[in-house]
Amino acid sequence: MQSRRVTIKDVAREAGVSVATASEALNGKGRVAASTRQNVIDVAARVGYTANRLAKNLNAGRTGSLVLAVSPQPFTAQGAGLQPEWDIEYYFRVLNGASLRAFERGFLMSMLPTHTSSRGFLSAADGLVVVDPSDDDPLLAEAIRSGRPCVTIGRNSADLSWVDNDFATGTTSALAHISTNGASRAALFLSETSSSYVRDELSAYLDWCSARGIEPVILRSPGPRVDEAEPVIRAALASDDRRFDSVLTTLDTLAHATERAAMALDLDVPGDVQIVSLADSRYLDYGLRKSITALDLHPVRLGEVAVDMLIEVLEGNVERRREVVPISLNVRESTLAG
Amino acid sequence: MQSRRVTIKDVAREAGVSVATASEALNGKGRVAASTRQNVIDVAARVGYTANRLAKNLNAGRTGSLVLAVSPQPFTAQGAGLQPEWDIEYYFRVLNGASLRAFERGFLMSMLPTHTSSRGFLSAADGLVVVDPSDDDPLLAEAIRSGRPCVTIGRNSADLSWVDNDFATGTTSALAHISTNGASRAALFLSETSSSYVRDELSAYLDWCSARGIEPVILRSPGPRVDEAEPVIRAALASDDRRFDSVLTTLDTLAHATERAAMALDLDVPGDVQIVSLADSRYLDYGLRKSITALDLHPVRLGEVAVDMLIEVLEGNVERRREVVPISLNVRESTLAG
DNA sequence: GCGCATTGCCGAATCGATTTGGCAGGCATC
DNA sequence: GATGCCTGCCAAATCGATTCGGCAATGCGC
Repeated sequence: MQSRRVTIKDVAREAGVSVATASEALNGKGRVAASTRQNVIDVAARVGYTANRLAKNLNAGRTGSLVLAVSPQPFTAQGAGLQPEWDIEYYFRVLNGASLRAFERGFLMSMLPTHTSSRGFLSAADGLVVVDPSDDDPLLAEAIRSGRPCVTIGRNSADLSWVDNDFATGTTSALAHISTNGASRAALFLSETSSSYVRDELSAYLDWCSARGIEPVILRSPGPRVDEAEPVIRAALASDDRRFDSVLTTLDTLAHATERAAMALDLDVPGDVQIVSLADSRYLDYGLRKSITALDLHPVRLGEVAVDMLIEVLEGNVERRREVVPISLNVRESTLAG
Repeated sequence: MQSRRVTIKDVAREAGVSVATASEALNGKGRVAASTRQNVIDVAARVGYTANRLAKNLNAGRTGSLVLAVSPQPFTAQGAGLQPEWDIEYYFRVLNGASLRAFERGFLMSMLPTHTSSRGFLSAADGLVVVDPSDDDPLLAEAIRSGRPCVTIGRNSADLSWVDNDFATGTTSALAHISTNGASRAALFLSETSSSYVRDELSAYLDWCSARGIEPVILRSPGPRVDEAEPVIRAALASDDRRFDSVLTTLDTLAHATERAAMALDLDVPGDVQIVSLADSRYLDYGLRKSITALDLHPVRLGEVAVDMLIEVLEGNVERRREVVPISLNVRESTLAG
């Protein structure tokens, strides 16, 4: 028994003006006497009017919806839904930031998987935010082909607007931090190198090593999961001529695997090996024995900035934009001397 | 330089019929000759026509958007965005299931925080899914007051459509499982008791105990976080007259805390104490020393069912519906004898 | 007091679909 | 052969906003 929605017609009738004038008064456009405008605004407030998003957008030729998609394949279609297997927390926080900001700016943000059939997908939204874009993302390709506005979080080879962290500085600051605690030779533990952030971290790491004449140690897990990573790091830690005293990991799961391996080998953290994750997550706060130092990528902020950027692009204010979100280091027990 | 969107006018012109006939042919309504209909459909496919959601919904008097909100306060507004502190993975999976199903059925699903200013919020969507509804959720109250369709995942005191797990059976099966492994006296470790799932688990636990003449042991954490929970469970485990040989926890974080405490006390899991989490999460798979047995609540499925239900409600097919999603038990090392 | 510009307001078109009512024409009925 | 009933199709109204063009009324300069 809900009463019919209040439309602009009701406001116009109540205020004794035409629909056109009511619209102009409410939007601050056109030529309307100040007194009339104020009256319309008062009436609108009194009757509880809110503009219908649909009609507004229909007129403006857009949908008022944005879409966020995650490019990497943690999102495998399994059963009926998505089954994200890692980085859940990071993506969730990005989504939270993006959703709220979109809403504040009059858009609704939905999350959909990259592998959704592209057709209906793209026509349902005005723009697209892709997180950790891979070069062969089909959805992203389709979006570019059809000229639909697109912003990525992280970079790929396409010439798009993006927002990203400064992973070079972040990685360097992590290395500097552990070196003040006596760790002079860090290893880098990674899984894949197709994402821009991993490549950035890798090159920052290599630069650091070469500037100091240290031989880099790159450890590579066959996959992002803890069970895939643990044997690798365990073997490396157990090696007779271990040539590193600390480990930087590109994923929180790899840090987790590292701590597990250290525990299994009865190595002390941070005494025998220091650990830094180059991406933070809730669990690192509670580690196994020790909490783990990590880079805070400020994912909420990444989502917000991406949405701001996307809206600017689709409003035609700018052609392309790039923005860097700073990183901070959450120092925890895994790198605390003493 | 993107070409103008293909509208139904284009299809009609190309097929040599009126817009009305084109619409009827495509929607299978009205009286249209089979040959004409087929021709229209073919033309639409050829020119790549997809109906504009906006116009469709404007006409139907709805928005085509649904909203998912999480009622508990892991979502504290901190800085500019949401900062979920626990259950992230569960909520994310629910959202995934809900988003995809909504999209398949012609809706877009957005996630917004409960504390968003209700006004614009509610008018932006046709219906609402609230996860773990609290009784005093302001958004939910507003939705009910304004008669907007609403489905909850978990139950509260309001008389709404809901989907929920069968926590009674789940809890009982967990208790049965550990008892076959020799654990005869389980403690229940919980944080708050305002959510329906906790109350269900609690009463199932009490039933189990009383049926067997066991004195129940309820342990209560001051909060959901690991650091809040650990001292409590540690004290209980260290107690001289410990009266339990296993622990059921209502949250994954509490299970985590339990394993940490056991490790700190040098207790063997599952030898000295078995652990079961009544909600699964990725990290339980990798535990600390041992992986932790947990109930799989099938959150993706919960999201899907909630959306199906919501759409049925708002299409007026049903007044109210309730559905139960079964639970399964993921057995892991923390309860494996031997 | 005559033009001209400006101000304030409104009618009507528009966005892209759906839906209603009705117009022809064909066919069966009596 | 007039009547009535389908069938197939379409013109026009509708949803709720925005926006353009134009019409009066007013103000201003000379």
